Amino acid sequence: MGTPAAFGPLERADALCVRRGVRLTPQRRRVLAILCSASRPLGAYEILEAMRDGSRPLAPPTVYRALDFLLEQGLVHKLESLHAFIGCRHPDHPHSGQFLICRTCGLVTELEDEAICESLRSAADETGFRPERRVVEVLGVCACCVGKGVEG
Amino acid sequence: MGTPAAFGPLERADALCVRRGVRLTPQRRRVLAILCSASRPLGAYEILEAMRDGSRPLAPPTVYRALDFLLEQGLVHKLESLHAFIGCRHPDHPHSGQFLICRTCGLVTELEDEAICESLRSAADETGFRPERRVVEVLGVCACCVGKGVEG
DNA sequence: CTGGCTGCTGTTATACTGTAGCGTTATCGC
DNA sequence: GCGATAACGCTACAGTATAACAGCAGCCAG
Repeated sequence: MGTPAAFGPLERADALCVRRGVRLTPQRRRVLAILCSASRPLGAYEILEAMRDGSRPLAPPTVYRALDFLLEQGLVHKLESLHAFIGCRHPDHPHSGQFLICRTCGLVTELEDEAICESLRSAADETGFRPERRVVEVLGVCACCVGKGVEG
Repeated sequence: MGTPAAFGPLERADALCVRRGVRLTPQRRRVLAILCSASRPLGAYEILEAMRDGSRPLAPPTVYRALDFLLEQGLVHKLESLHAFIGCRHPDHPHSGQFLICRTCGLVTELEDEAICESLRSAADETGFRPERRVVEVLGVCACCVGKGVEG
């Protein structure tokens, strides 16, 4: 006892990587921590900036390599339409999520909607296409901003 | 008579722009022609290269501005996951298409699948999200390449 | 223990993608 | 014509991403 009943995303990532026999090194964990604690998607150079603790002037490849690892492990997602990255909400099973992206407040909602998955799968099947990665990003205005009339 | 029964994408774009009261200028038409005659998506700088007929060394904003216009008019699509552009197959009605992108041969198939549209719409509705633009890109291996065993 | 292998990190330099801003030219309505 | 607006040309630069190579730590077979 003493350990909390609910683990945070970092602890779950630790466990996941141990199970898979891959190494969540301090650099990689740091990038994941930054993404998980952010309230919105971050660009690679924003992450880079956030990693400068005091003196270290890190170079882009450092963060891109960490991101490559985290993407492979499904711990973060890349939002292609924003050139930005976001921590995954349910990394326990591998998936390409679907995203609702508010252009007003920057809020991103990750979905894992079975109807969307199924419709994509069946469309691909019809042409014999073998899907490997799915990019589904819906840009618009979230309910909150619509309510406030902020949508422009 | 004398006019062919089937018009090409350029002629259809001409008619569309006239109907809408917008100008498909020579530069814009040229970019559209390059995209329509390409067998795969082209990056902005590839288009730029293709536009150098003999002497003219064009600058990036020229092609980006033309692309902005063509995107607005729904005459071309942007493939976010490739940073590349492709001519639209059925520009007569505005839409965000869905794309099957083969990582082996570069073939891109544009779909307009009602089931996909509907599942996206209903997922957005559930959260009150108001969609404006949909990015749907499935990366994988096309039937042809799967058949050839090229998929790696 | 040692040497080689592997994987991770650091660093420099550079490639690729996209835009701001400004002056000039063409087009259109009057 | 003439003024307003849209389109274009150009320079410069911002933002995103990767190639290539060097150093280092850990592991493990011999």
